[in-house]
Amino acid sequence: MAEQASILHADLDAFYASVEQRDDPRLRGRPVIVGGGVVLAASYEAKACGVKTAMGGRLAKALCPQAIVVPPRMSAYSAASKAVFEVFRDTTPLVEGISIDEAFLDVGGLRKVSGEPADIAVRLRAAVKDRVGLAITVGVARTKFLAKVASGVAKPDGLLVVPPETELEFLHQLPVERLWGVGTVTSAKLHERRIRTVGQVARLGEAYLVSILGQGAGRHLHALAHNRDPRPVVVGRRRRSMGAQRAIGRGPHALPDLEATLAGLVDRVSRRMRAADRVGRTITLRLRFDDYSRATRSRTLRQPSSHTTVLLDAAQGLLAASLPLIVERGVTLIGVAVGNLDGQGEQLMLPLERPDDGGLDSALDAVRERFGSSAVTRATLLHRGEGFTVPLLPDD
DNA sequence: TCTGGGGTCCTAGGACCC
DNA sequence: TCTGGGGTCCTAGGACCC
Repeated sequence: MAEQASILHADLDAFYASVEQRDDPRLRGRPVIVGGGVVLAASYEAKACGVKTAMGGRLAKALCPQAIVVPPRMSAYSAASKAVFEVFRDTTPLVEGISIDEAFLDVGGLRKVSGEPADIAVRLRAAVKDRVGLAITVGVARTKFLAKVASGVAKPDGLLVVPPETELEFLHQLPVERLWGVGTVTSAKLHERRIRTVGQVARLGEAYLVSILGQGAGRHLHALAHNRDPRPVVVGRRRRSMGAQRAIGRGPHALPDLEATLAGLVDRVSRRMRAADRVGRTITLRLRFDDYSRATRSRTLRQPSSHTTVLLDAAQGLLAASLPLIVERGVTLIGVAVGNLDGQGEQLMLPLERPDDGGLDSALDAVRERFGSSAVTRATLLHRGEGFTVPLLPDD
């Protein structure tokens, strides 16, 4: 018996630009570019002129002189995103957010209550339009990956259901660039070998793909080309790093200015960490240079922290160690990221005082006391040498 | 096309341990 | 002495995503 297509990938169209058009009627039907130095988002009218995300502002304006350029309003986008995610969660509890404007929804268990996935998708689109005033595209398929491919094909303001019987036929005609994880480098490697469609990839052996792309990418691509993607929709996935960065233009930059920029970035990141009740152990300094080459320098602390002073101290050390590189190549961007959030990998083992729920609760309390409540994500129970691990939800 | 700000995951080598 | 097989953690770089 074939499994049914019951995963939805919902993706807001030209998100930032659509919010701007929603909030200012004068922008509707006209090419809109959000951003300044660089294009953060372009409306479909602007995309029609060839304007793309991440394109330099000057080029964008040259391609589309009639475009209206507006500065980004992040708080408006995040409010719109919250409202859309509310609609998602009213549809099904199984919502996995991927970014500010994208999510997977598993509606497989809802047939009796809400009907077929395709009907749910139709209602979801209408509800988002109705309650938030934004157009959203939905792809429906049996796997997450194919649902995402489907929404990509159906954009803008579309709905595409790929039934299990036709999924390979649908997939194999597409260009390889449609596959999740195929970017410029992989695409070039495949094109060199005259491989252009997903169908052509599917006819290749896994060993061959691994030999040209490496183990990770090779296996990944092989699986996707055969629509093998066992990943379930996961609710409440946690961020693994937090960072901030700033482009500072071509230098020369005086050291005190670099230090001030660094301090500002660390302050931003550590505030966000404290607001989210997270601590981290690995501080990474990111640098970009005049020639667009990049470097990262990182340091791992003994104890996780979210204190501005602790993180800044580590970041300053990394910056000092990078000065020769900075002098040699000229720095144009500084970034700070804190990873190893919540001291991932750290464990604390405690004997249970009593072998019942009460004993378990007090042991968990002791662990949370040590690491902070949000840091504890898994519990492993040992009994006579046998162990099994259970995930803990943040509010458990 | 000269490129923002936020992330994820993979690879590979070295230090270190048993 | 010359050397195995297993593992973890850290650092750095790179590809890719929105």
